[in-house]
Amino acid sequence: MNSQEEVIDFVINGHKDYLPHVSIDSVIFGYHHQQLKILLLKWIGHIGWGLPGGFIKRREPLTDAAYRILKERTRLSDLFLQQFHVFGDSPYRAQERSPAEFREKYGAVTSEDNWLFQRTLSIGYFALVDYSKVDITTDFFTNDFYWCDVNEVPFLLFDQNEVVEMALKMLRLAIYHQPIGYNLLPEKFTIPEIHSLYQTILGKELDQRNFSKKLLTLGLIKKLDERRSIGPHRSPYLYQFDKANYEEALKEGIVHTY
Amino acid sequence: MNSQEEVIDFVINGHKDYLPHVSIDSVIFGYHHQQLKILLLKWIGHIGWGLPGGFIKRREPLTDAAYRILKERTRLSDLFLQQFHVFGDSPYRAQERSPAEFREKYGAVTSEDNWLFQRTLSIGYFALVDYSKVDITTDFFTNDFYWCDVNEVPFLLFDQNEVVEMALKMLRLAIYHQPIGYNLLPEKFTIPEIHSLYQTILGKELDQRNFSKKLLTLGLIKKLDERRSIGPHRSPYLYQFDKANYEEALKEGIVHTY
DNA sequence: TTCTATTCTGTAATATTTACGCAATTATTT
DNA sequence: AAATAATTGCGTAAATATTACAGAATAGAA
Repeated sequence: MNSQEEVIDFVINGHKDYLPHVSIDSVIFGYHHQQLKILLLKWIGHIGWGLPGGFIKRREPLTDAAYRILKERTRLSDLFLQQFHVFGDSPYRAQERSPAEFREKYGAVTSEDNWLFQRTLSIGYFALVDYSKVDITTDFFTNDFYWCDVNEVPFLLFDQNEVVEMALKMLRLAIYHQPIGYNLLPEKFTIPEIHSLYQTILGKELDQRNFSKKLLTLGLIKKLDERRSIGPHRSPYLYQFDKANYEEALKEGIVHTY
Repeated sequence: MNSQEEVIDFVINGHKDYLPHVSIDSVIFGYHHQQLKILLLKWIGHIGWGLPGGFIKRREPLTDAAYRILKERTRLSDLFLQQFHVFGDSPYRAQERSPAEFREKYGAVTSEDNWLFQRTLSIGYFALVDYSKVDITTDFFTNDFYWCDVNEVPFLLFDQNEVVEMALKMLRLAIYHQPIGYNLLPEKFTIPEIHSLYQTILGKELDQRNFSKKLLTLGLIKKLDERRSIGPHRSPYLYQFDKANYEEALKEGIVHTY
């Protein structure tokens, strides 16, 4: 959605293509420099930042919509995506939008009952992506983005701070049940890297020896014969996820501590 | 909703009061005679059974709607209620309804674009209720109900078999993270009762000695000085949930096996 | 009193988790 | 070539948690 015509058409006629009253918000997690980050977008004309999101096409399965929205934004299709909650306890989310605002920002003439001003429930998805492979697309609505440390999330539009908080909580729950990492790390990684990833996600220290023992015992990762050169230090071995066991664990679930 | 006038008004004008395109489906679990049951309703005119559910009022918080729908149906307000998934991958749920059907069943004259024929996402909630305290209300749409063993769920309307399956899966997941039982059992209960409840929910045998040891160690239940008389057998002691520890565990989560 | 069905209780073996420190490695600096 | 600084890699013992398992006690009915 890049030209003004397209935007105006979306505002005026979008309800013909998309379901009103329901939207998708995505919390996209990436990992970089030992930090867990989420992708935030600058919505044109708004002071604050917000989550990437979008609407569901009228004949589009929900899951497809979630993947589409993510792909439009990140160009990634290989990622971990999971629905985690529907937000709808604040019935007035739409009150932050108005015809005046739309005229000003987009030059779109709308009436009070335009579909975008109506109450909208938001279905929250969280995604795990390989930060280095992401290629963010901005558009007419969103003219800027940044990767924000999860510990330093600014005030967000609507009730999206709650969405982020819940996403993090659900990610931390998920990490006890399913293997996490495949979509956040490069193909090959070192123990210190994955160790640090888990510590970052859980927000607490994990004994490195016990941690690697655990992953190896579970069969989730396997040691390669290569090492990485990391400057004036001992060269760490590289590891890889064990595809078969990883998939199995994803399906079956695991119960463990780290 | 009991008179035909009310129903017709709902069909024709419901979209003014309720959000279209979104509904709530509740899987209400009860426990009786060592069986885990769910509440099914007979929808008037349909051959099959379906889940209780309803729509969200335009200015009603989502959570409130879920509680309201449950209360209208069961008259209970003290229960465990948890959102677990949004179903929307089958965009054609509404195709099972038509103007002809509505004219026939309810005497309501509708057009193809009536709000009830449009695609509707369904937000799944599961509830845990004390079977003995429930007082089911039927209405014009639903003229019968029954408590159905979770292992013998018949073919349900729309994609609701999937909803039930997922609810059960999420309940089984929940039982590892939060104390469950307070809303399924009477105030005072015996070890064999709660033991059997857990076995039933998890669908597997649990060593009774280890099980009670676990609950006691976690501090979730406490032994009372009373016993229950159960016929020609040794009288079991009664237990109660430890309110404080139970709430704590609900909030903090627990990780354990049984 | 006996019978039957059910509750109640403890311990030993096994498995898992936790705690913990030092030698090896690497490139850079001296 | 040796010293340095920062980092990785590795093993074991103690503590804790889980599992497996059986027989005595009880209550009412016969």
